[in-house]
Amino acid sequence: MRIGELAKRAGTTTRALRFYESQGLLEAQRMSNGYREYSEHDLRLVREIQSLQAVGLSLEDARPFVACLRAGHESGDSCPDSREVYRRKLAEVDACLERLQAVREFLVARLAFQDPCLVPEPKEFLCS
Amino acid sequence: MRIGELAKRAGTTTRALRFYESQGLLEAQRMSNGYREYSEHDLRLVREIQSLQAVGLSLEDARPFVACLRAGHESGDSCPDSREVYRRKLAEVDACLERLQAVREFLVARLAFQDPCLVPEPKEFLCS
DNA sequence: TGTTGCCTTGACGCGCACGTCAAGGTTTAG
DNA sequence: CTAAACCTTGACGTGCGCGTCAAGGCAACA
Repeated sequence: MRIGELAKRAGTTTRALRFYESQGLLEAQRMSNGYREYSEHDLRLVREIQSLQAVGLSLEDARPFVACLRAGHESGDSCPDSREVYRRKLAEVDACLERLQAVREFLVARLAFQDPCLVPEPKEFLCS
Repeated sequence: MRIGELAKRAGTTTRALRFYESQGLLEAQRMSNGYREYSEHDLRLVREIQSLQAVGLSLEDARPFVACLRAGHESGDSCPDSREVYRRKLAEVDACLERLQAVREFLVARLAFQDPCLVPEPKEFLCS
């Protein structure tokens, strides 16, 4: 199938697919006229990328999953590198949850009273 | 005091302070040689901005707080607009917490089993 | 033959909060 | 007199995942 159909079937855009290719996440055969040609397996790859993005993983994080599928595994997260990404992300999420809970309590306190005495420590606030 | 001292006392950089000014969050008197001159009140404003940033609020969100302090209130969050920002942010944080909990459970499940059947809905994933 | 709808590459734009030069002017110490 | 340490404005860079033209080639239908 060509890029437009793949985009439609995956619920994304041709621009995104070309971007994935530029990042080395997706490869395409070329037809005689230069058009990209994709297989069902490529559709599978795109869906994998999308589900990873849905849990807040970056395209960089998606690399090992794609490599795992390319290596012939039935699921992208059955390889050690992929599971390591999961573990790292889980740690990030846990840190973020903790931080957000603190922020939440701060906001609730400020909304409840007009007490300007509580000042939060300026820790890093990275929540994906 | 001049911009370097204010930056040092606030624990930030001159570039950040000039940026706040460009965004209309901070104003400065000018000395005869063109240098910016700040007061203790300006230091207070900068600290307010920093504590708001620490809970994930944007500079845009900080505007009503600064306006509130400029209007003479002792705390920046005692004005209606500021409290509205708090309420909106609290709702955002709650939504983010819910989403992160779901993500967490997804990651834990994937790490526990190699079950590729669960696929997350591609909801928006905006966590500040 | 022309129009429409697909495809190609390339390049710039966006948001956000600044960082990082560049190219100068000012003030103070030695 | 000069060097260091301040200050000024302006402009471009950063990360990330694309969106949005621009300018053109290819394929199918009227």
